[in-house]
Amino acid sequence: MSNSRALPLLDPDVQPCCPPLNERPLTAEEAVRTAAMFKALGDPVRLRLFSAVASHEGGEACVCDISDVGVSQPTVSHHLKKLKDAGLLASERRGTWVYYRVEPSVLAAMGQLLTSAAR
Amino acid sequence: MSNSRALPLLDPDVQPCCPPLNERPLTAEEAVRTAAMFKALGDPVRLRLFSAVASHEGGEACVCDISDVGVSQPTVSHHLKKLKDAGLLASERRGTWVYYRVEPSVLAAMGQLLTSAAR
DNA sequence: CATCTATGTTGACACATGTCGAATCAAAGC
DNA sequence: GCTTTGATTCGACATGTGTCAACATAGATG
Repeated sequence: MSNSRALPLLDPDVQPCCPPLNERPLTAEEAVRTAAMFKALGDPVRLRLFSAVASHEGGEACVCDISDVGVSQPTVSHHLKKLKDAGLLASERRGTWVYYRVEPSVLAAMGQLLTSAAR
Repeated sequence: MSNSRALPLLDPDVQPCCPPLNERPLTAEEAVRTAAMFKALGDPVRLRLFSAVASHEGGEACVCDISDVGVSQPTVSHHLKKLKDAGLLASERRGTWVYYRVEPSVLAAMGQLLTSAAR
């Protein structure tokens, strides 16, 4: 059991929402908080929108750039709001367009939950 | 583009279901596959059950050890089946009890999706 | 074989969720 | 002001999902 924590890609100061999934059983409260984040990525359309934002240059994109996912524009807006409520995206209006960008710290925390459990 | 893959904790030979979320926009098909895994962990009860299995000694546990999550026994069985269908858990009957264990490769793949996107 | 215990399956129900069309808001340009 | 374009909100609907009680199944034990 190598306990060497050598993950160069992960920030060491991500807020520790919850312990790694294999450290101890999650409490009910921890599970509610953590499941909400996984749930936000648990829809194909939302995952595509999120990936489109994350892969866009600068880590941000306006809605007009990513709304080509096969659903109507209100539905796109609905999903973006859910991702925003889950803390995975942040939005900002600049003139005519609204830009969404990823929230890196939360994403890193989710990654740690899984990568620590995958050893 | 730095293509340096330096993640010591992660198996290099995990089946590459999908690219990291920030590499390029996911296709519809990739999003469906990936979202299914996130969705499986998007329920508090399932997340607690999964964490209970993952944190149990040996990475496996019988249902009787983890079914104390505040819902009825059929509901526990229902959620375990969903985790199994999503490929996150595997089950095996040994005598009276049924043991569940985590599927490490799939978990690592999910972790890579996020940690690569978190840089 | 009968019975007990541990799990899984089925059917039903309330509730959440994804989706769209229509209406609304916000900024820019005429 | 009025219109146009981009984006969100609202109202409604169909579908999906979590939950439980009841029943079914598998294995162990008498």
